[in-house]
Amino acid sequence: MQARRPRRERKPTMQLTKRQTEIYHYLLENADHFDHPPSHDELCQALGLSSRGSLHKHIQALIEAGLIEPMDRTRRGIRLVEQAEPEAGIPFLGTIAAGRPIEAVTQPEFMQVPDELLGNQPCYVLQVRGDSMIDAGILDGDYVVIEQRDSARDGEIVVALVNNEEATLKRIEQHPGQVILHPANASMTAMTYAPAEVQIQGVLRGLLRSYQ
Amino acid sequence: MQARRPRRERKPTMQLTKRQTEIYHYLLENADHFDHPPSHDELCQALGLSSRGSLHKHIQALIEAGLIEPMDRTRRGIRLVEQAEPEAGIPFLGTIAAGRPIEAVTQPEFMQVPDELLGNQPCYVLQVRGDSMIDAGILDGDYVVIEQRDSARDGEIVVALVNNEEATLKRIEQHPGQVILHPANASMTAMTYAPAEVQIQGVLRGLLRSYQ
DNA sequence: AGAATAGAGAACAAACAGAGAACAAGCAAC
DNA sequence: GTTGCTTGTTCTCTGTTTGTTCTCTATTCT
Repeated sequence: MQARRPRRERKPTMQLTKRQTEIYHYLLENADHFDHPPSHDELCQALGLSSRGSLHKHIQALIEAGLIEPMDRTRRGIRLVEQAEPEAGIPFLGTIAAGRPIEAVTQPEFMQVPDELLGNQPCYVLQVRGDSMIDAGILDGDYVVIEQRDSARDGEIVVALVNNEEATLKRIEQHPGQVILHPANASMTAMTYAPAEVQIQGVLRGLLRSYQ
Repeated sequence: MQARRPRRERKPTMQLTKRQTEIYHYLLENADHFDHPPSHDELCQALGLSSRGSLHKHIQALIEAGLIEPMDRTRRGIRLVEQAEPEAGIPFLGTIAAGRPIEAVTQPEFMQVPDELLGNQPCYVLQVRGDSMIDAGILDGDYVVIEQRDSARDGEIVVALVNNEEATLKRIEQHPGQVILHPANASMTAMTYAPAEVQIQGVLRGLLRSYQ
């Protein structure tokens, strides 16, 4: 048995009444206590109601607010289930190409990433465009797992925002008064900047590649 | 060395009813108590049912949900076997180093791998030792996701067992009468074998690297 | 007063759960 | 072989559970 992660509260698309939010919070907090989706009767008992019909109105409101989902359309003994959090994994934010801003995807997707590739800080995924890090084994099309941080140690590979416009993936070397960003490509040269010009957005923690 | 069957669907396509989850949990918890897969009658007795027909419907639902699987083809005294798939992810089997057999870990761990890196066949994970594929961006210490197959197309990177003793990760090129295994390292040379000498154990589908 | 909210309770159809019978195939013993 | 027994499967039938819909009542707020 694996521990479930706590359910996150979602914003309703409509205004909820007091009792509805009460019930919603109850569902959030007790989601783990039900290994099978609770029936209306069970919920009534847990909530101190004696009429399924009363509960049903609230459930219906929560469904319309997009907070819970009824069992699949074929209502075979319909119970209800809270909206499975679509946020399994960490967000895939877009592509990073040397010399251009990060190109964000409109709809952030989520990728399931092994724990071994995650850091302590929040992480996100970018897809690499270009060959600037090819000598470090980072190829065009690879996915990189970035741990969100604003500082790095020398030698780490970072996502750096240069002059607030260019985002690149480079190995960093920091000295008093200057920051050097090293590509890993024999045909490219390192660039030196003033510390104020370079903003670290994250540090490389993992890499994923698909050969499909 | 065999990998578990692929997780065809991450979530059971059908939601289970209350009784079905009850039975499924019973099977999970009492799997050890049956040296032979239990018959329907035995299960009925254990579950307090008096009709095989009733049980059969539940069993069928669990099979369709992919949680258990019936005994193989010839159903002589068909019993059922649970799939033992509480483990998420795919197995990490050991390390592969050019010129040596795969060094298996004693206790196979499981790694959570994004679906994008999985193939249709069962997959497993190996850790790469050595630099033989460094020019293809596969570094020492990387984890490779291997799809279990016994044949490959030219140009694919495969886990090949040579003369039943050496396992290597190489790019394959097949001709009538000879098989060439190409390393991706300028300081190494390709090797040519007779087809009978080379046994393909899987094809590279994904790569994971940790910078921790 | 009127509207919104909250609950109780009755009634209904569909889904669910179980019992039991019947059948075909596998297995064991003779 | 044949005869029993077991086992999985399919079927019908019955009772229960459950989501849904409905009406009616009570409370609160503007």
